Amino acid sequence: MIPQKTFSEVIADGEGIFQPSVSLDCVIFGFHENELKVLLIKARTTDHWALPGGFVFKEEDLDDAATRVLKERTGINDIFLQQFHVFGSANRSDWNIHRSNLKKDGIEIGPNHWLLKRFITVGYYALVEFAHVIATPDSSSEDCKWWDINEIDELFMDHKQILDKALDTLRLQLNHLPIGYNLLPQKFTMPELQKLYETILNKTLDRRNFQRRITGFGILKRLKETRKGGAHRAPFLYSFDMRKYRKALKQGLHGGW
Amino acid sequence: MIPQKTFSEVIADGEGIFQPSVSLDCVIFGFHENELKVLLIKARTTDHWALPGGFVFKEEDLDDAATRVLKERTGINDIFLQQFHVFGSANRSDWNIHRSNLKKDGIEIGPNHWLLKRFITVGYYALVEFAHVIATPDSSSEDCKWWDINEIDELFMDHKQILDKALDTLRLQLNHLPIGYNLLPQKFTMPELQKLYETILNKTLDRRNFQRRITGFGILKRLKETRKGGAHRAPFLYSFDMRKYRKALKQGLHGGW
DNA sequence: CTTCTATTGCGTCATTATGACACAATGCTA
DNA sequence: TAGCATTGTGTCATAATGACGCAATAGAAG
Repeated sequence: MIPQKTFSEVIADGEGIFQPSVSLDCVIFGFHENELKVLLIKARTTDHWALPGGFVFKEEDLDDAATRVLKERTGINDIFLQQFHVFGSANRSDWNIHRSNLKKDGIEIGPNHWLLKRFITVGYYALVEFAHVIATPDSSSEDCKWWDINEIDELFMDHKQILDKALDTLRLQLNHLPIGYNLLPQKFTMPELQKLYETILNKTLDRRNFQRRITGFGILKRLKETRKGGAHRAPFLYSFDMRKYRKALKQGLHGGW
Repeated sequence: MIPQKTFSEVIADGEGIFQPSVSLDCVIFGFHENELKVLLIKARTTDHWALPGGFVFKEEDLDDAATRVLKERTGINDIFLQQFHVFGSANRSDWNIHRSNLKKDGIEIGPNHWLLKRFITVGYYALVEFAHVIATPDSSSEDCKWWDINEIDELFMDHKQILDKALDTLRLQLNHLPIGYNLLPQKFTMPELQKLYETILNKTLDRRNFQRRITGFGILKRLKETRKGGAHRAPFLYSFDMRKYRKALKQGLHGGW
């Protein structure tokens, strides 16, 4: 994999190359087999899984850093990526645990090492097409894989809290923004789109009312093909009308006042 | 006012007492004479007005730091305060201007001074009752006062951009959350509440439909008094039903899906 | 003290959006 | 070829919304 040396170098030089005090963590959502998934990494230095994260280079925009982290873990560039909250409790990290864990990994750091300092982390969430992702561990991690949302109990530090907040935000966004382009393949069926919504919201929706509403937004194009092979009546395939989809992304969906 | 000494001390010791790299700025909204106002400060070191802001003490929660800044500028404790965005462009500040300006103020700092470093700032917005605010400049400022939203063209650094984003957020929140408790006096009339909404949204609303909708939320209590002296028919006074108001704050207003 | 006027309280009506549900069409399976 | 689960399409009652009418009222004008 990525040579250990790089990792050590980063650990040693971090203070010189990263913006101090600030980190970012990404909640990367994917949709597969009717389940909402999140990409997690397993650092060698802890027993818990964690959100993919990173630090900000001294001359790098915060948003660019998030894009970089995402690209590194998934290989994907052009995706939906949005910051949603900053987590800034003074006691959110217990880096001394991290220190002893690093020791297990053969890396010793002093008590004033930059990694042990307090970090304020910016939460980003991303929507990606599951099949396009090449899950890639970072240099400090031994694994990187998808987890079902419902199978995640405990994560590293406050990452579970960050994940929950991301999910709340996603559910809210579902009311304003068209969601789906970044989570589904190019062509998809109405039941698939509905299942996506149901999975995110964690509740069932009426099939016919869902279709009426979602088509009412005018962001879908029904293709002339159907998805055959499904043991029953073949549903039509749809794709997003990107002109109207983007317009809806900018203007929002219903208005309100 | 606050002694210059404190300011110099902070300038000198900042690196030791503040979390590096991180700052926060508050967009404090108030409503007065049918206008939406924002509290701004005028630092001695620049010609531009700026959002009240500050840094985070090393052992202080980020949210607590925002509350503290707000308390310091307004004297108010218990208010609506929420982070809305992080501004993290690498080039968002040109602190060299700041340096030469500090010089004018009689304070010299070296080229590697902590104030000249790059800061990532967390934007908070607050809703406060205009009449309760005691606008208080901080130690680096010569003035602190309310500005009409529409009279603000240019601000210090990227603060105008931050203000605009706060306003966007407030307009969005208007669709989910009950707004008003923190911006209006205890008792208010329906036209006053409507004017608040119209001012925030920057559009007119139908008087009768507005009343139907807002009362439909069930967060208002109509009192038995009317506001006399207004040259025409006296409107009823209302106040918020705090039990239902808080419930609406937690659950949101419409739902959507 | 009466009249005038702008504003408020309360209502109607047509249109649209929503929730609940019925039924026929279709593609695989037996 | 019949059975069956699923999809396409539609109906109906109800709720929410937008546009607007009219009488009540408190101060101002005379």
